[in-house]
Amino acid sequence: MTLTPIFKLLSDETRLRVILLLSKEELCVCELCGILDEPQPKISKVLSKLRDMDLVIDQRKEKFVFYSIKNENKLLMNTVNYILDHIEDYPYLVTDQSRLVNKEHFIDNCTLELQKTNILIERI
Amino acid sequence: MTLTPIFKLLSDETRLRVILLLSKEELCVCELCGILDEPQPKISKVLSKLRDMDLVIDQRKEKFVFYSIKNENKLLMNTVNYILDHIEDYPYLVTDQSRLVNKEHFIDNCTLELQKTNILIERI
DNA sequence: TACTCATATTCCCATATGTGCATATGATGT
DNA sequence: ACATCATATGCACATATGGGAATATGAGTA
Repeated sequence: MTLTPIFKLLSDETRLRVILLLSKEELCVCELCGILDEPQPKISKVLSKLRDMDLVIDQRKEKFVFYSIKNENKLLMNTVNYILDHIEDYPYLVTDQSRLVNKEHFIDNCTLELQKTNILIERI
Repeated sequence: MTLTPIFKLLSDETRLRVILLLSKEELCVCELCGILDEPQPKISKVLSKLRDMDLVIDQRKEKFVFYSIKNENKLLMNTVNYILDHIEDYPYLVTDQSRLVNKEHFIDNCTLELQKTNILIERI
């Protein structure tokens, strides 16, 4: 249980944002893509790294795979809690949290994105 | 006052060790080199990065330049305190702290190292 | 003014890292 | 069995990063 890998993890903004969202509630990949407005492979890679480090649980529910934080790493939890306690200092994180409320809005968003690009491709 | 640069800073083991030592007391470059058993340019680079980020104060006293932590960054201080509170979980950090007691022992250590190599060079 | 010595800096290299794009996978539902 | 769709993975590339060795700097001191 070493320190530096956890800090390296937190040093990437996308990973940090994902961790903070998952610390609030479990979310599936497309919800995360929608809330963070990031491409799906990027989010999947972040999640697989978290899974490799045994920091999240993945659980399929019908069509979707939901991820949640494993509250086992004390350092990570201490840090997450610190940030949440001071979240007003970090506007972009506040935005993420507010988008969390509309998460259903983003289900299938990735798919919609894909459909859009497919339509564009067909037109060429 | 962003988060990720602080985490990136802490994600390097040498930097983390330096920060933890400086959080206990002010130290000069050769003391840090001696305690951590690391080459002087490496420590100087760590310190200049910390200075660039405005996280330390440097103060010359006669021959030596002493560095100390600026207790201004809340995130950094929270993290340092967490680690110090759980330091028994990290044996190599405990070792560093114990070597802190013999810090005088390491003054001029860098110089001694240089002298050794100079002697070797002269022999050639 | 020179010399010494603690510290800072430069250059170079190997490696690690994040990302976009394309594609693979594999469970679900028809 | 097949098609669909959410998710995962592979590849290629540009960039960032840490480290070693040599050297520069510059304050203290003789």
